[in-house]
Amino acid sequence: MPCIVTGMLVWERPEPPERPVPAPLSRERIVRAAIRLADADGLDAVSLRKVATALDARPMRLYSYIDGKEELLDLMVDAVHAEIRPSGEGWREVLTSLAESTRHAVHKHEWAADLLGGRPQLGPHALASGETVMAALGDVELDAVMPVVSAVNAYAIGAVRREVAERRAERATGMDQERWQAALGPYLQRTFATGRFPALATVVHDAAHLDAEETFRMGLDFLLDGIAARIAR
Amino acid sequence: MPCIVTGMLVWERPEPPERPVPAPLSRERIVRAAIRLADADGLDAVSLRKVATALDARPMRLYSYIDGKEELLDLMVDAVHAEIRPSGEGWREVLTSLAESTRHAVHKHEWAADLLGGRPQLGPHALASGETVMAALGDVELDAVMPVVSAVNAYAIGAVRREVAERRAERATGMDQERWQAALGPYLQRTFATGRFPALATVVHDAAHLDAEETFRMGLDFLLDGIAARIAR
DNA sequence: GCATCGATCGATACACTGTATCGAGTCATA
DNA sequence: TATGACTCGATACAGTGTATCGATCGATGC
Repeated sequence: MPCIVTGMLVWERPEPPERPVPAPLSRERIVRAAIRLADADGLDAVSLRKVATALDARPMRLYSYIDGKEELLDLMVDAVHAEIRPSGEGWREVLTSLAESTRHAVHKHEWAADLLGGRPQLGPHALASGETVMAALGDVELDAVMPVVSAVNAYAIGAVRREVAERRAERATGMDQERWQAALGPYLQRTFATGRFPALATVVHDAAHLDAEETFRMGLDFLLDGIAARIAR
Repeated sequence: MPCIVTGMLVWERPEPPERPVPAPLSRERIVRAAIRLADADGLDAVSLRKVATALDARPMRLYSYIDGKEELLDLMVDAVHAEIRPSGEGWREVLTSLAESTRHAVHKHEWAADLLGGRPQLGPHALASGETVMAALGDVELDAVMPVVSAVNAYAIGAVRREVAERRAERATGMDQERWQAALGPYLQRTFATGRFPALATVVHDAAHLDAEETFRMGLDFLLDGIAARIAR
């Protein structure tokens, strides 16, 4: 019999557009999709609608897997922690590795700079990397372990955050790193010309400019040297 | 003659509700209003609409003073930098003061933890506090100044960020600090019970728990000790 | 003194967000 | 087979940042 709506017989009617069978979902799939979006276009590009669309689903479907956007962000952060895998022998090597692998992970996922440290990290991967570090600090006096690890973490997160901030600013102005630092932006030029920040101007103009990695490493060494002094005692 | 609409004479008609003459606006007024909102209800409570309403204005009016929400946030951060006023004699005192006044400012404006370090700080107040610090490091070798100050800033920002994160978590769970730390949350209890994180569990259970201020100070001392070693050379 | 033009300002409207609500549809049971 | 409970996710809502462009107002020319 002809279709009620079109009056056409089955054979004349085109098949419906091939709707892929509702993709099976999982927390992991959702988080992966969100991370893809964030890696490509930044955290602002992560909306429940876009994530759902990427998975060929409707937004509310996600709520069976997560309890809201905040939880999705938590899961994303823990996924980054999975890439932070400190290793090495002895406290100094492990702490160095902790800081540098944090740095690498955040370089790979710049958006993580806006989330790391923003709320307590209690996900399985975060705990796992914590466990690795703690285990490697077995020969350090127990009461000193937490403050030491906290300090290294605080430094790493703060330092990486500034690195990312600068990187974004450079990208926004379209300048590469050297031109940016050399020109300091016309704004800084003018500001320093006012003479209100002489010491700052001197440092910026006359001091050697280390690259991001050297700066990071240097600060980390300061911190570890200070820790070494206490631990040795 | 009677009013066309109501048919009432002037004397019968009530005066229009006393609309205060459109409040004069300024960047400062706008930023102050935004900060009041953020202090009271967090960064999420800062919307151009709410800020405008607080100033008895309509949202688009703000666009004559700022170029978008991002700029408003930048101004808010610089306002916080106005409260970071390092002081003291000699490099160590000044750097200590820098870190601790950063900490105090962020405690007063918790939302600042989410913004500080998130983009280059080039506002007048940020530069001013930078100038103070640089000036006080006059006797430090020029090439070492930037790395040293960067490291202290990175540490302070990262450390304060975690402090705020914990404070928020405690507030969210309604627990006071001691109960939170003692109970560790039922979740951590259960997680540690699995035995997958023995070293972590040991540290959390058996190590002494310093309060936030002690922890902050201790990490800062590690860093400054390490710096002292390099500078002295 | 009046009409016209130009620029300025901010109300309206749009596209998008996270998520509460609740009706449709499904399954197990009587 | 009828009925009920339950689950799922489409719809709808309240809110966001901001582009657009019509109303308004001052200055200018006659």
